[in-house]
Amino acid sequence: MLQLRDLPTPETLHKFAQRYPEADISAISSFLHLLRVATDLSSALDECLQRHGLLQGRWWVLILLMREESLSSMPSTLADKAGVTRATMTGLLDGLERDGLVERIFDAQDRRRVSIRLTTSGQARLDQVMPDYYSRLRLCMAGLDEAQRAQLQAMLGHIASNVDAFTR
Amino acid sequence: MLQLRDLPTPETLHKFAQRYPEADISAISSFLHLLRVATDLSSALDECLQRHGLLQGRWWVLILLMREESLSSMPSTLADKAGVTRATMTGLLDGLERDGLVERIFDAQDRRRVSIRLTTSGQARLDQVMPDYYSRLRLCMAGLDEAQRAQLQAMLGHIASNVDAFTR
DNA sequence: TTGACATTGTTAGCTTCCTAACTATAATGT
DNA sequence: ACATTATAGTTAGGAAGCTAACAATGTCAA
Repeated sequence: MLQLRDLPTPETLHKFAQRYPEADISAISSFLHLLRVATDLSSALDECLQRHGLLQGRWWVLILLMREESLSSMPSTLADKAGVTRATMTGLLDGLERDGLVERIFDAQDRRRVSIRLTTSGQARLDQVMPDYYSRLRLCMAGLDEAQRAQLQAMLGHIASNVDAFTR
Repeated sequence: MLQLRDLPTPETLHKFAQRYPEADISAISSFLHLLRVATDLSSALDECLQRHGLLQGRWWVLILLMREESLSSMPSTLADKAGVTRATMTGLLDGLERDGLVERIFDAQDRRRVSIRLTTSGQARLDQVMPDYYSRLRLCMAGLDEAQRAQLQAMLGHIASNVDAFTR
């Protein structure tokens, strides 16, 4: 995703809007601000995770496993839930297995299947990361009270319901 | 950045909050929704750009060049403005130059420097992409009126000013 | 029963991001 | 004047994303 260190000035937006009459200045501005804040949050999250020797993709896989009663799931399910391809998931699991945070268990019934299981070492790593992550997140969102958070989510919902307009 | 196809249910959040008392449920929820919408928007943008044979990183470089009066800039400046390292910018420029959208002009005065210039072909590509992008963006943000957009930006500002709390 | 199809996971090769190290050039201080 | 330091850009190697192709295994219908 774009990093967007340098958002357009009002002058720049105006200049672009002159050349491209399709431009809706406040729409562009809101969109870019949203992406900007999201990427800033994502970078901050990266930094937090790296202190614990994790990267976003791998960390999210651990969380998905911890959500399961059995602490295990299949690569294809994990790929769907994480929003990546199965090929990408293979790579993430390779890394996690190499670090001993996860183990592959081959299914004897259906020999195409593999079960991915969170190891005790993986659980321990999460127990180390999550309190830190949650504490930081609490501080980060402290600027908004409950009502504002609800309002933010409502507005995000309005956008989300129109995202397919972008694609179509 | 994470794709987050599968946000946690209230039950899952509750379960995690029991294990990790640092968790602030509404903070987590708002944070994840924000990331989710941003990544959805980013994917939609990807799809739009790919129809015109562009990728986000390269597209943004073209925009940064078009902002300049001279239609040119330096790799290091572009890297700063795009929020990527100079090494990454080298790679982006390699691709853009190979496609003829940009040209490298070596500085005779200071022989360390290279000037990157948007070619007429690069400008033409932008003229093809931008109206499409702006039209889609307009539709996508149509769910929010001007007041709501201003409100959204204000709330994003509140979060942005606390992002460093995440890092520190 | 066997031929066609579907599913699971992997590999291979590309892009884009990173950090660290390097080359070449310019600027500066003693 | 010359050694040090700073700057500009690149290269090398890694991670994480993609698509496309593939092997192995199951399933199902004729």
